[in-house]
Amino acid sequence: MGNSIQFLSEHTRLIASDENWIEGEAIQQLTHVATLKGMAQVVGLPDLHPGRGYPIGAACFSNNMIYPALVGNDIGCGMSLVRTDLLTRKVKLDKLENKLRTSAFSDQLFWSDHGLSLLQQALATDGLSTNPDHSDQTERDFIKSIGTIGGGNHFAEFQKISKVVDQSRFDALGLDSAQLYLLVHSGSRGLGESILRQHVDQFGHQGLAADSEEAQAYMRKHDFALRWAEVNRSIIAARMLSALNRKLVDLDNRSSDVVLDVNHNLVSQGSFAGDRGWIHRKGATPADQGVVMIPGSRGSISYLVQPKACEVSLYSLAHGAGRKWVRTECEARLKSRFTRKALERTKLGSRVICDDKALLYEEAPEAYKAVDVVVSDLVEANLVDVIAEFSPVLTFKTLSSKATGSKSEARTKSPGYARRPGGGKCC
DNA sequence: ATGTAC
Repeated sequence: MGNSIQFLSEHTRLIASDENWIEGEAIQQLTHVATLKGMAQVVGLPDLHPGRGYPIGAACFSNNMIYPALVGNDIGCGMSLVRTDLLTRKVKLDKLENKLRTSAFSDQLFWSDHGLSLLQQALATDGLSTNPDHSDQTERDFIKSIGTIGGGNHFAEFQKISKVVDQSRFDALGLDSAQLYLLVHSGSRGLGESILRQHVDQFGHQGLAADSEEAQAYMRKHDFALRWAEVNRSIIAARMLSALNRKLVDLDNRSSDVVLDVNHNLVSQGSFAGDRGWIHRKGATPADQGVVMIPGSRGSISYLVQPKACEVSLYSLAHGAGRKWVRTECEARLKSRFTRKALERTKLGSRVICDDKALLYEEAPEAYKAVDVVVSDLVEANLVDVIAEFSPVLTFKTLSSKATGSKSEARTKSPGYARRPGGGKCC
């Protein structure tokens, strides 16, 4: 066991070395969570930072209570890494940026409709309700936003491989260091928000007995939001690639192109010290679902790691670098140093597409902690092995509404299939 | 992190 595991109490741990600065408010939130009724174990991960009342970068194990507020509004938020058939050495940044600015994220209705059919397939596989007309009103209301990235820390980022650390694992995953990859970070958008709000309106922040009807009703919506978020990331990847005229993501057989797709905001059944219970993860990546990506800010590398499932961390890992500055302070702190144009480039030579000025500042690399410290803390705690490092090429956040076109335009244009070259397997 | 209201 490494020395980056700090015991705050018998039931509360923080996985962070002395080099990793963690905000006091986040620790307070963490220790508060440990006092909730039925809470048995609480772990802060190396990217721990304060959230709205509850910590981000934390995993919490309860024996028989479910706390929707611990999962937060973005149920099913996660990371998906897909391979592309683009060669890194052939990428022309100007051309890549132009293509994405011109044609990414138009045709929303076409793509959300495609997402709906994917969602129905996924639900059928799970044995869940497959007909949206017979499901919850909330679920129907948000179908139209499927395939949208959203705001905050969400992104779709093209990445190149900058270093292979574990060649045999790298090869076993079928990875190719000459190829370009796409990392998608998004969640369940307004759907998850609505599910949490319904719960909070009815029950406040108190938890639900796991065996109650109310908990089961929440879990049904929660599970739906997980599938929705997974499909959302697939559609985001598909439309990014479609904008580049590539037949890349095999949507009907995700396994062939999807290297990983792992949610980090969720509650699921698990066990600790032989007891069954519920692991709540908020900005905490599961360590028992294969390889995962731990991204830094848009100006730093991301780490592909092999988790070592470990009870001391509640089978969980950091989900990223973690914020250093609150959003509201970023523009004031950075505007004298960086113009908007300057923020559209990074030290690693990558581009940023973000037409939202406030968001451009809020997500500046300076606003985030160093991801290498986060990852080295995980390595030191014997929780991961690093497989490879990925470097950003272009980070896509959001286009102005002018660039994406009006709703009527999206309705009349028929995209996708017609525009795609050579048929092929891409949807 | 979100959709909506201002």
